[in-house]
Amino acid sequence: MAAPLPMMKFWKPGLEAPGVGEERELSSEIGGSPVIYNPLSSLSIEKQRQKLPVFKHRNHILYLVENYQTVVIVGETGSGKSTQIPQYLLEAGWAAEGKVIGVTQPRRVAATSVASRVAEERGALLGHEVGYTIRFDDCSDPHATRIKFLTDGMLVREMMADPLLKKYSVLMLDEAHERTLYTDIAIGLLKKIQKKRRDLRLIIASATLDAKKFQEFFNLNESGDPNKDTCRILTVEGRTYPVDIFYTVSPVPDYVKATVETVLKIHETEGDGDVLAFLTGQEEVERVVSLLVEQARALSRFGMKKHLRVLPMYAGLPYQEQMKVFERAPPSVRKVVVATNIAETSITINGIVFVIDCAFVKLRAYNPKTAIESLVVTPISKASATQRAGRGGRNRSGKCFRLYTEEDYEELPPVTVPEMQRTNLSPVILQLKALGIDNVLRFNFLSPPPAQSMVQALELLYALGGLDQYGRLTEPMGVRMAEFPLSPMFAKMLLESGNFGCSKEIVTIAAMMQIQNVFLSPPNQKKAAAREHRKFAVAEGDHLTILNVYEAFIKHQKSSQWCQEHFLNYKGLLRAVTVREQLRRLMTKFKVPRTSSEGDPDVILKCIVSGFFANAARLHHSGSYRTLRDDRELHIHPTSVLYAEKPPKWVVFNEVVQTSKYYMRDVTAIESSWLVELAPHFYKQAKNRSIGSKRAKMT
DNA sequence: GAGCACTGC
Repeated sequence: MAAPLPMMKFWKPGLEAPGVGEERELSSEIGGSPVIYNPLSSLSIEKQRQKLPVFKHRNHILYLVENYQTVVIVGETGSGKSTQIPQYLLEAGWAAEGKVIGVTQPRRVAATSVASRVAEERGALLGHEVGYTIRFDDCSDPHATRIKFLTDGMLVREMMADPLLKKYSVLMLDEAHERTLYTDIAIGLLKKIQKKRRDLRLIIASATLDAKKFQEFFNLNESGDPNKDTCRILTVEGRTYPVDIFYTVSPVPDYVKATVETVLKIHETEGDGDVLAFLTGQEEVERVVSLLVEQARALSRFGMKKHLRVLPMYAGLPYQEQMKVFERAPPSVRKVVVATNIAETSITINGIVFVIDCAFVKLRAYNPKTAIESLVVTPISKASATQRAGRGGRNRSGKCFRLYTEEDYEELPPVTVPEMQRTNLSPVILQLKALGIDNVLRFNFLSPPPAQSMVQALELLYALGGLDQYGRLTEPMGVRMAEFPLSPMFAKMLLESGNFGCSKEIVTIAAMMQIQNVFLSPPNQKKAAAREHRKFAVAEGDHLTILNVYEAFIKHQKSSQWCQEHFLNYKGLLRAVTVREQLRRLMTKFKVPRTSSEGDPDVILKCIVSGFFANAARLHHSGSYRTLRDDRELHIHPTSVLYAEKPPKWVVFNEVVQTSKYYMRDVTAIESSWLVELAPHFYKQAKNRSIGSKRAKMT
């Protein structure tokens, strides 16, 4: 029986224009498959192009690009900027004499789907005049491609081979307001390049809030005379529908329950239209889904005409389950998508009219004092709240129910802290060093990270042998580490694996560790999944366990059926095969011998220690663990195969996540003597240590 | 006995 519904009280303070310059009507799919369009005649394509709001600004944009080194374009959702501006530049001759117009995107799907749309508009085959480059997939022609879409991470990689990016005449950084790690790195580096290449033009596509910041950053005019400015802002209106915003009258004690109540209230009192609810994590999503499914059953028993179809959406969900949120529901059914932040930018679901926003998000945080990264539930920014609301105004006017008061909204920070300021910087610093930035502390960061984070990164890179005592990249170790598309610890482990005689196994382990959610546990089959997963488990820990999984996957001819039976992530495992191949090629390039441990686990474990010695912990008499670096309390994560086992005395781990406690993930048992043997500079014997030492004593 | 936002090279 359905419990009586407590009434949620909302009031409506007025209209708010949605959309923070997001534009993703193309990517209504995930997983990299481009969207397929109906064939259109060239005439109707031309007409459609001219109807886009950005078309009115065509000449003005070209004028600004001609006369200013940098143009910041504030392009609202639906303005058409991502697809049109590159074409205007092409038509105006910016790709003459073999030059290329480059457009970056933070995500792979966006790069491929926008590229295919533009190719289609030009009647071109993708990969010729219009192409894209993302990791593992280069669909561009070095001679023929004039407009190239790429991920911003890929652009940074290209700078390693071509530091001045000579082949580009114009670079457009799309979605720059998202401030992803690689967008920020690219921005700092491009400013440096611009000083040497006055001919290079930049277009920064951003949201209103950040436009001024970008302009100030890129304005090279120091004369004080505004006529000599090198950067200008242009705003292009979008095309979206209004979204009514509703706040609660009083604070909500439990947003999970409030989400369920609000969905039911919408269902009872509102007209047609699908619902999208934002929550912070998988657990919350599943809880809301099961509560709603229960209520929906009760409602249908009471003869409610319209049915509810409740669907979860988060990154860890198996692919087939994810695809269900894109299926259109019949008119008699209302679709309710309960999602994590994945639905804020990464995917777009058509037909959403009602949005429910809990005001929270799970974000990565980094503690520069302890060098521990964690995931923390944090209040969202105003920009995020606007973005979420805008998800309801894409096809027609919508409504957004915010599960917080208007006063609470006013307290939210304007924008989210850039990733650069809340991450472990060792991969960033290594990359910058490889790009010839000697003094990283003085690098032109758009938002400088905490100095302590940089110091931690420099210390770790030194301990790994990637930097010398003067902070210079070492040859060959540091140079090679920077070439790997992995964190420096993984790169070190791979480069050492030849010496340990286990490079075949290590390259598999490294590839597998890049895949999230290797093991699937569907909410209703948890027991069965755990039983299957145990078959791969070994006492040494998680690293050798995932090695077993990969080898079994290959032994069973990469069968998807086999994956399903063992509750393993088939798409993830296929990706591991590709990643492994890329890593193996780099190993061959650096002449790392291809060796196998032939069943001896110890050499593999020692090799892991050679990269991960900084992440070591010892068993404390309390039953928990303590880091060797600074004696912090840690616990084995419940997903580790070591969780239920007799706890080993010494372990290394891949990462720490902080939820209710600090949990080590991907944990492997080691011998303490290996630490002294393999990282003597990092862990010296107790007798030489002073009391105030940063490094903990070995016992 | 108890838990894994999201990208990207």
